[in-house]
Amino acid sequence: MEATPLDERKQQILKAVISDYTVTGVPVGSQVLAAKYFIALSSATIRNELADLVGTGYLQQPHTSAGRVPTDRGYRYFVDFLMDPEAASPTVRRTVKQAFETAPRSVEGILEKAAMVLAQITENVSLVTAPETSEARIKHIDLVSLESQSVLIILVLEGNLIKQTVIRLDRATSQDDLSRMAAMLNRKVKGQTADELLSRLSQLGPDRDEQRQILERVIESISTHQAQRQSVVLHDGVRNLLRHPEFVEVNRLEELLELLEQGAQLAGILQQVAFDKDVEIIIGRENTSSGLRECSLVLTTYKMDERVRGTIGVIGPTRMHYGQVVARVRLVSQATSELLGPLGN
Amino acid sequence: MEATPLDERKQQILKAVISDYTVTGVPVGSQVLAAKYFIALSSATIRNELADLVGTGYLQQPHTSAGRVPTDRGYRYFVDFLMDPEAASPTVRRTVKQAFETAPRSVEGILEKAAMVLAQITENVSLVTAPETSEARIKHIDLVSLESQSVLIILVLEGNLIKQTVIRLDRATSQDDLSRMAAMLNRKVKGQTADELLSRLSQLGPDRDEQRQILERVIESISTHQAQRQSVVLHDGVRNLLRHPEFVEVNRLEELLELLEQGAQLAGILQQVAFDKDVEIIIGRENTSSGLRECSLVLTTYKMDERVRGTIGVIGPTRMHYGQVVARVRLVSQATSELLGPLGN
DNA sequence: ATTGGCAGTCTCGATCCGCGAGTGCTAACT
DNA sequence: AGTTAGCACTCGCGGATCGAGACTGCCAAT
Repeated sequence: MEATPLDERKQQILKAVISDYTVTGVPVGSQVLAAKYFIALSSATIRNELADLVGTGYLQQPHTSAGRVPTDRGYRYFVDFLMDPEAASPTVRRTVKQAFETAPRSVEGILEKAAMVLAQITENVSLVTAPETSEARIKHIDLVSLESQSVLIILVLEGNLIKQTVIRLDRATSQDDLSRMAAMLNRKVKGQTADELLSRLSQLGPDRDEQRQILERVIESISTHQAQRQSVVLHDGVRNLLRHPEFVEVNRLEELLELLEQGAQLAGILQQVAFDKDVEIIIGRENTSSGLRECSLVLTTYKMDERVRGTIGVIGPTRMHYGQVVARVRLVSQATSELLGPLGN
Repeated sequence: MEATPLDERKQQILKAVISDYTVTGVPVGSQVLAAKYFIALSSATIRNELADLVGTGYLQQPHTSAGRVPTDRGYRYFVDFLMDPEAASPTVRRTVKQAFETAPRSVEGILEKAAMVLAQITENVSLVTAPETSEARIKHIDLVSLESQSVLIILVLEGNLIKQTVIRLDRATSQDDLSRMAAMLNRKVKGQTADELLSRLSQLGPDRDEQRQILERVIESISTHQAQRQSVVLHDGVRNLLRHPEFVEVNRLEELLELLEQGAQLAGILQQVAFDKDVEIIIGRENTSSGLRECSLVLTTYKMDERVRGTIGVIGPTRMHYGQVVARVRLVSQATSELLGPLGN
């Protein structure tokens, strides 16, 4: 099972097997391959090659006397070396464009729309993480007096991302005082990131106790990844999975749904997507989660500007049309980034 | 099929059939009934009664020589007249309490937690609508300058519910001017509802054009039900459905998922839940949506105070333990209301 | 009105069988 | 040495068959 380099013909055969299997979902045999893809060769020759590919672990057969099916390793080789680059069709581009036209001009709205349209055009489950805000610049702070000593802190970040948190002060403070304090804070913190704020916190004199309390809470609020909602990962399109024959057995679906609905574990996986790479593909058992044993992830990132970013992608059966999905994930990621960009100012 | 009043014994038999079927999921026959529930009677007698109940439409048999299964009509009679009131068990109460202890102190966070725990304790899909805010009082307004003539309006309503919207003014306005305007607006609108605001809008002189623009947008923002997110209905626990044998056929699930994931149609149904009634139950084909043909809804409302309310409930197979589900929906609704209450001040 | 008895109905699961698809091997061929 | 035709063999799948079991409806007796 060592890294066997494949000669040209074996590559072509592997590619043909994956193409065919992706479409039909049925193990593909030597005769079909000879007829559809390799007219110059006989089925016997192909049989020999197939046997080799099984031996080196790129293909497997469900049982003796059945056709061949790609293994995770086969898919990996395919996406790394064999896959033809595809471009999103005009129809798909139009779908995406139209979807975003009706999106509300808020970060949450746009991300939700992105999840929706990505699920639609890939016919899989889409995943979108909330943007990472620890390096986002603060645009505005407001303080609202609640009952007695409670204060509602409202924070506007780049991209009009709003965070709120409630703080309890040591003494009662009127709304007028709070407004004054907010005005002062605004002058001080505007345009800073949470990190910058943290380093400047120590410069405050000990007499500014309330300001310090508030700022500490502000930093905390930015750093905790979750916004006002608990779920860190948006998803859409679970209904699409039901159309794939690999999910007729419900127990597979159940594990997957659990993963999606609690989100925490998934968030961990998505966070590890490298920001520098283009599109990252994780196939089958390459996933650590057992629920994703028979699934693949196609992930990339979106940006709001250089400092605020998140992950976007899809999750589907390992038997998916990788070329197409990659193109479409990339398309939606770009469109999302473009749309989020101007919100920043 | 006219409204036949059922005599005492028929009622008891209907009740027994539903009890048994709810637990086993298997059509229940006369012998089982005689042995488990009516030791004084022979199976032959029960057979006669069963035949009557089929004739009047409360029961049906999947095929000749099978046991009986409740019809929608049977369930309806059961929940209206026969169902024993149940109380949530201490274990369940504790689960709910503990879940809410870790909830963030924001409306969204609490509602999400409510959906989560309700799904968990009912082992069905939970539904929670965002609170209806058209009659909520305004607590605070803030205006933030974006690029050139764009202004971000931030609105804090009762319960620290935050709404945001972007407006474009006729002329560029500095943040200082906006802050002054915000202070003035705060004095004017604090404690008012959108409706009250609307009626007072006409009193503004024509010279206050900008204020008018802003206030119009404020009203609109409050009235549109959706907050910053598109989905009006939260849901959780789809994974629970897969455990029910009625959903092993995936196509049923697909219709249901579609309904859940687009939400609009569902929102319509949930909005019609009467606020004065206690718990509303909608059974099988009583639903207008075809996707809910084999599902029941158990719904009630929650309140933040007298003016802000939403719907909360579950959706599951018609074969569910209604008594228990009703008790648990009621429990979570009450707990949610209690938790949301103090947020208001 | 209730009940025991009984014949009849229908589903469900197990078993069996034959078809067809596909393979691996061998021997011949280029 | 690589390729190919031929062939025997394997195995899954779908359909047909069948018997067991679960219930029923009906009838006659209580």
